[in-house]
Amino acid sequence: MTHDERKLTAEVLKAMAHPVRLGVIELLAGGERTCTALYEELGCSQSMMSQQLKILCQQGLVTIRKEGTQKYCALQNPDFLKLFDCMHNHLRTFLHFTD
Amino acid sequence: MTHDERKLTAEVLKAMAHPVRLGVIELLAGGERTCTALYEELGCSQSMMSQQLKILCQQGLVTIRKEGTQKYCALQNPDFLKLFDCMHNHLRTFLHFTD
DNA sequence: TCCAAAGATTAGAAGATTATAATATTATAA
DNA sequence: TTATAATATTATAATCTTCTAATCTTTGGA
Repeated sequence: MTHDERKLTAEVLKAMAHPVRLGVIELLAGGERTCTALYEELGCSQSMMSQQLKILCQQGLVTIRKEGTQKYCALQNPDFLKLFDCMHNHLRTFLHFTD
Repeated sequence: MTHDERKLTAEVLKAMAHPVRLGVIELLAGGERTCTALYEELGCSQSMMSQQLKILCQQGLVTIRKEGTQKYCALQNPDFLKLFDCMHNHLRTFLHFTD
């Protein structure tokens, strides 16, 4: 990786590194949802969700399509889902996390 | 993932989300190195490297073994290396990055 | 014993992120 | 055309992060 590539990669990782944003990615793994569905399921404010979705879109992780007064969010790169398994193992193996 | 798990996962991702820290992970993919070798190869200060290594160790990404006056760093969980490919694709496909 | 090399720690300024509250926009239905 | 539901924006205080510079600590060799 070049230096520039590391800088951009750091930005993408930062975009994932937040409980709400991880929650969004996980929910979208199960298919499209509206913004409202996302903040209701994750228990955060509308404003918070809107701000977090912006960050996810900017880093190419989520796309949004408009339909009437609603917006449907979807995962843009489902490849990142494999990270969740990896993390699950990491937490248990190296950080001794147990539910 | 539970809420707690998402919080811990966010911490691990944050620990990776920095150009120097990504550089360390990448270099260690090629095998053990001393702290000095790392900061020389990545062109940062000794103090910076020491601080960044601490973060990587705290999140279980790197381990350090002592040998005399030196310390050898190694990757603790090489599983994360697959992220680099994933990122490489992501930057090109979704963020239109070209060297 | 004393020095030098390797690494850790601390402090602090500058900048970035988070979360909340308040307000603005937009599109449809009545 | 107005009210309302859905989403975006802006502002702000509080909290983290980053980076630099200066100062420890530890270990092995002269």
